[in-house]
Amino acid sequence: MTSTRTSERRASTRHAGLERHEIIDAALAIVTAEGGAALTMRRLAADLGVTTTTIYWHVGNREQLVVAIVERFAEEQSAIPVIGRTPRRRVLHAAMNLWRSARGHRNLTALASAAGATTLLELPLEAALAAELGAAGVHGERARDVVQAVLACIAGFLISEWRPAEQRPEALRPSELWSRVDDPRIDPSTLRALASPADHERLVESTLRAIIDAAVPETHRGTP
Amino acid sequence: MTSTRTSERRASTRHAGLERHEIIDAALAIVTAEGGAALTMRRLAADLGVTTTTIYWHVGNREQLVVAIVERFAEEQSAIPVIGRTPRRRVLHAAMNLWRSARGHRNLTALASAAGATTLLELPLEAALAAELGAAGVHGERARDVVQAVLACIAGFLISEWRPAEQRPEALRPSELWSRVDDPRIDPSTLRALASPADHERLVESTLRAIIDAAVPETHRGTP
DNA sequence: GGTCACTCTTGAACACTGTGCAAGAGTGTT
DNA sequence: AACACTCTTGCACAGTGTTCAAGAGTGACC
Repeated sequence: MTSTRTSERRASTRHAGLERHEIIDAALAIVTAEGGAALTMRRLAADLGVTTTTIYWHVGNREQLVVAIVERFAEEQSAIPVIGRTPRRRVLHAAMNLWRSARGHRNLTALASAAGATTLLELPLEAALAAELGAAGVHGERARDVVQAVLACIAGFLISEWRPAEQRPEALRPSELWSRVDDPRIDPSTLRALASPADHERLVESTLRAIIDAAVPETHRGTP
Repeated sequence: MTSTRTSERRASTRHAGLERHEIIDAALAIVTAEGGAALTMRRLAADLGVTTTTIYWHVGNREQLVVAIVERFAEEQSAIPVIGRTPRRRVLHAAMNLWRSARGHRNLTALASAAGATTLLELPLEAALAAELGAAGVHGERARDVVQAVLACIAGFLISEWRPAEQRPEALRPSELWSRVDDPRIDPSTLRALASPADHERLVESTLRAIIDAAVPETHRGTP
């Protein structure tokens, strides 16, 4: 990865050994491969064979760097087709696209979330969801509410995966905590289930479906 | 806040000027007042009139300190009564209790979340939710799924409040981003709505209701 | 060719963060 | 008085983001 920068390229105006987009690319590579915590200014500079000051000159700030990374990634992301026969199913599919995208690029999503840039990252997919909602007859504030509820759910399920139970101290694992609970109000089978992990993939889908079904009217044949 | 520690108290065994619980209390105070980022070892030590090394001797670690804080807070939190006439409503109320609690102590919740200790923080309220689900006839894995879905939703709505749009750079605000979108598939009223903030309180409730209604059977009179 | 202006790069610092180590105070027991 | 044990300290280290004055390198102008 380390390509010690001699005077290879000097482009367009003046002497320019390093260009902004090279920095963004290198940073994006670090994030996707090793997560946002690995993205330090010194590390990034070292990967580019450059001093941190140079990074600052080009990018300004770590926060601005993160935004630039997210922006860059969002640009390159191609649209994901929405499939499904009924409007409801298409809405659900659009929502699941958001989930799959966020989960597929979890490192970047985590970073964007910390920077408050999730909307920037997922705007096209959110727009697709809004569009499907419109096709299903949901508009205005009701559509907005569904979008936000879907986003919240996805975000919530995501962060529950950021620190998987296995790599927490034992005393913090839900399995451990629930196995100690002895509550007469709660059925033993429920306690057992709470102590064991759920099938996330399926759970996300059924949760999103619940949200969507509550807001999107049943398909009635007459709809054009 | 700074009470320079002379040799005031020396309790129980040997000479003990500072006790573990004092540290936890001081740390908890910092977190609730100023957030998890303000909880640095030096700051905490200064508040107690002590060196950081002392903190380490008593607590071991920052991570362990955080866990201790969460544990301490959870112990002191009193049970919240669940009200509602029908089982469904009681389940919803228990879920909303979780939301209100998490939101009420957002700084602590954020810290616990970063440490992967949310379950430790909210276990009693989660148990209450599980109990109400049982009373509504939902047991085992289905109950677990509802609990997890509710938790995910709450977590998601919470993090969307951690960095309110007003204090982000303008280019990241949903209002700004959506106002630039010009998508013919999306109704103008929807676009307008997406650019303006939602009523979170109401949205959380309706989302949780959707999840619960989908999983909890309608109340039928005959239930004992 | 020499000078100027502008763009980019550097090295060295600053103020923070969490953490570890060796040394020492303070107290109870022998 | 001597020892053991608990607690506390000062100092250091490695790492973080960030800034500042200084300097290289290149194009344009005289």
